[in-house]
Amino acid sequence: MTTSAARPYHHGNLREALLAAGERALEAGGAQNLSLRELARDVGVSHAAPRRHFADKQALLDALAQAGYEQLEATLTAAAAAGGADFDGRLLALARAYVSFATERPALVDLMFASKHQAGAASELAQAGERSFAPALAAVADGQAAGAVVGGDPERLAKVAFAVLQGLVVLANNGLVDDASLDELVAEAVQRLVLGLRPR
Amino acid sequence: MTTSAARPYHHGNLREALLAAGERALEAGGAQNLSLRELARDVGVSHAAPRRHFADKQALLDALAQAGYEQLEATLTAAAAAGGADFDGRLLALARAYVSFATERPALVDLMFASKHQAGAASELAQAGERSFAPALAAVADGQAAGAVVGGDPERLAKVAFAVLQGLVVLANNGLVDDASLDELVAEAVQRLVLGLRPR
DNA sequence: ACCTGAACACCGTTCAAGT
DNA sequence: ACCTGAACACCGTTCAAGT
Repeated sequence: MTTSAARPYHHGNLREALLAAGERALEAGGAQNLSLRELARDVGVSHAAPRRHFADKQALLDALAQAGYEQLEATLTAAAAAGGADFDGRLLALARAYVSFATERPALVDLMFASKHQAGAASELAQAGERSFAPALAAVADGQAAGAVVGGDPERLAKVAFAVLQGLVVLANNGLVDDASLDELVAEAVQRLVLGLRPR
Repeated sequence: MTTSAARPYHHGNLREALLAAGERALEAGGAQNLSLRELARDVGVSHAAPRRHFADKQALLDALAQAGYEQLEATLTAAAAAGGADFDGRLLALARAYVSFATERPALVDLMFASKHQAGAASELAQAGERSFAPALAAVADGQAAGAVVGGDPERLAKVAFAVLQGLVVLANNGLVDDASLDELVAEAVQRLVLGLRPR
């Protein structure tokens, strides 16, 4: 019952502490410059200690990416709820939420969407990625039910919608779009998308 | 006049040789696993030799990214010419060309579009990036002139169009879209885009 | 002008050993 | 079960010195 936990002998919380330090290191210098030994130092354990919790550096990066997908899913779920019932408003709310999320954490988003997580890889990661995609899919499906969106495979249409946003994030994070015009551009893209998806 | 160049004493071609080896290493293992020392070994020089040509590893990566933008520009220029005069066909040709380019060189595209090249960085790189964007911009501007595209800032519309494609590439390179349905999805996205950009 | 060889400080990973 | 310390093979970067 040592709830005060001055340090439960064997640190006790190493996995979470490493992830937290990893998030900080990631935004500070990108996955490239993240050092496992440095994280261990930050957290106050020997450089070999992380091994118990992460088989190697990639495993820690994967865990960071997965945590990112979970944050993203929560963010988008909240935005979709706040966006109201009509398709246009909900899509715009999702778009703004996603673009904010991604431009605030460029290194994390690079890590989440760099083409490293193909094939068999970590299927937990793939599943987290797919779950984060659900709010957009639901928006499209509801839009179809309400007659605001053409028929067809909702997953395919949602992927198109998501692709637009992902692309805008890439443009923004590369400085091809300055912050001032980004929101304008997001609005424009959503409007074009809504028009393009409208039944005719 | 030793045109036969069995090795012009001081290698002679080190910069280009390193870039070529770098391209191979990049596709083999990503920027993360690219080692300057390994490139030097591949090319047959000491590990300190690259320093004359690239100040550090990042400089070599930047040069690879720049070469990538130049390849991309050439690819898109050719595709735009082959795509014909009408907006729909030209946009589809651009889209297919870009998606092929990017899915064939995932690591290069990650390098080109990872959020590392912001701020002042290498402005040659930024310029190469902007030049590669010109064919899409021209397609939109011509589309406006021909009455197939709504008015407004053509650069903003072109960025929306580019964003769609970039997003599809991310989806494809992450295994969220399998190769079989990718072309279908590209066609769908272009169609939605064309409809969304149409004057009404 | 271009390259080499030795050196420095760092890294990821492994493994016996400690508690 | 969890962590340490020493060890290994590698890395990027620097700098005197060679040609």
